[in-house]
Amino acid sequence: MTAATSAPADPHGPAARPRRRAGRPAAAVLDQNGITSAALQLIGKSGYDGFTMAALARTLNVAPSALYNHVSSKRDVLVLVQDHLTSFVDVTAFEAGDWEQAVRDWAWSYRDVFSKHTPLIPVIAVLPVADAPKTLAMYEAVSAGFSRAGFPQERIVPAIVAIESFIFGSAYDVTAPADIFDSGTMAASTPHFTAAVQRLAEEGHEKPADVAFRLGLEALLAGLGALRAA
Amino acid sequence: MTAATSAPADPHGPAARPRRRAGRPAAAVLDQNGITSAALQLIGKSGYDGFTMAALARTLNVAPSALYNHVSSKRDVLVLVQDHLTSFVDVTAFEAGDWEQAVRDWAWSYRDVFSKHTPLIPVIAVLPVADAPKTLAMYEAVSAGFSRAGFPQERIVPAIVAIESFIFGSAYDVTAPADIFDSGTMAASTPHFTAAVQRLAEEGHEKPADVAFRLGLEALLAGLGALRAA
DNA sequence: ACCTGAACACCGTTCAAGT
DNA sequence: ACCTGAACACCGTTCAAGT
Repeated sequence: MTAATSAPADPHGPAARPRRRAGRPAAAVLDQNGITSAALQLIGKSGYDGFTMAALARTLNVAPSALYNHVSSKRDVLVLVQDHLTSFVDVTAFEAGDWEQAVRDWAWSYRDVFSKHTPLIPVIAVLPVADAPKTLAMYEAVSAGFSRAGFPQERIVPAIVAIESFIFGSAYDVTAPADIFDSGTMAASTPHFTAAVQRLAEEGHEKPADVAFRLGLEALLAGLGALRAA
Repeated sequence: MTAATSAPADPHGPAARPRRRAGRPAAAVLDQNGITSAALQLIGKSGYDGFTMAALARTLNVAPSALYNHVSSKRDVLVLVQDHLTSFVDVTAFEAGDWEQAVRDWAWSYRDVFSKHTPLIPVIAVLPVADAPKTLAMYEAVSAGFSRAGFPQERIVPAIVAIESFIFGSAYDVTAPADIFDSGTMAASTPHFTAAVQRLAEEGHEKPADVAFRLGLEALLAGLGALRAA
């Protein structure tokens, strides 16, 4: 410590804007849209570790407790973020007609969006669609595409769920470290696995997560495509 | 408050065994195996919400800080639990010969084990195999089965990763609430999706998560099986 | 080396008080 | 209705002191 002034140090620059005084402001300063975009921005800058209710409040220049007038919990904020991100998933190709290519476009973009947001996956995976309007809109577009492609009605939801499950798991795989399959000192006792890892590494142009995703997705397309009547 | 004694109330019964006094005990009271099985038991009783380092220490009758002589973090405990659980995944059928049936047995048991432990999925999905010996042993058994079934070496790891990604996503799906696909007030604006959900519900014998898992797994088996040379 | 006990630096959330 | 500020009931983790 050298030459500290008597004023407490402000780690966020020369002067955080002074907060308003207590009491209801003339116009509300917060709403769900503002909270959602501030959350998305904060997550982008600080990651999910840095995403706390206190940090979110700071970027919005309010007290943490003010957030609870607009959301009921931190999980609620994550739901808003999740639904917003879903609008970036590409479902446009389902209108065009080629079912296989539509699923490809959808699945790759879906994985790419959420591979940067894996902490949301436990939230999405069990969230009632009624709580996420944009997510519901995505399902409508995808279901319509499956229906037009000739899928029997009772197989449409299971097929979508199956592909989605594959996408969620694959989104985690994107974030795996490069050495995830390094057997280390155990290599000698795992000859088949070690050999397979070795042979994959020798190919080694594309990212392993992309190779696995393409392989699984094309297998699902082939297997599920057989269900179509059209 | 009625008739409180001067002694502080003990919420855990008449008398928690008195702790030992400070200083190194004659024999160590903790080890990784004991921590792992206590953790598994605690998770079974209190769920992952109730699984805290303090609660874990209490079941082991030690101070929370004592745990850090044997593990470096809470995540470390989760890794130990994850690896232990993996030994309950059934890989025995890979020795028998029928590749399709072996993958079925493996995948269903893998999903069933971790559907009760979804908070471990973010841990498993990115954990280097070198840090989890039982998990590595599972990969060895599975790789050997794929190899014997005639898979080209460089496709074995991607195929396993793809199936595993599907399993992880499907494990979450098992925990989804029954009303997850209820469109609520939006039903009118999502006709294709709502109709598909309706038709699935009319079938309605098997659990939706099981229907989706079977459909996806069989599609993967069909699609991936085509890669075999044998 | 391996315990205890106290302390640290956080969390998310609640709630009275203010306008 | 919608803010502030203080408080609550926790967290995981560190570390000096003890044997």
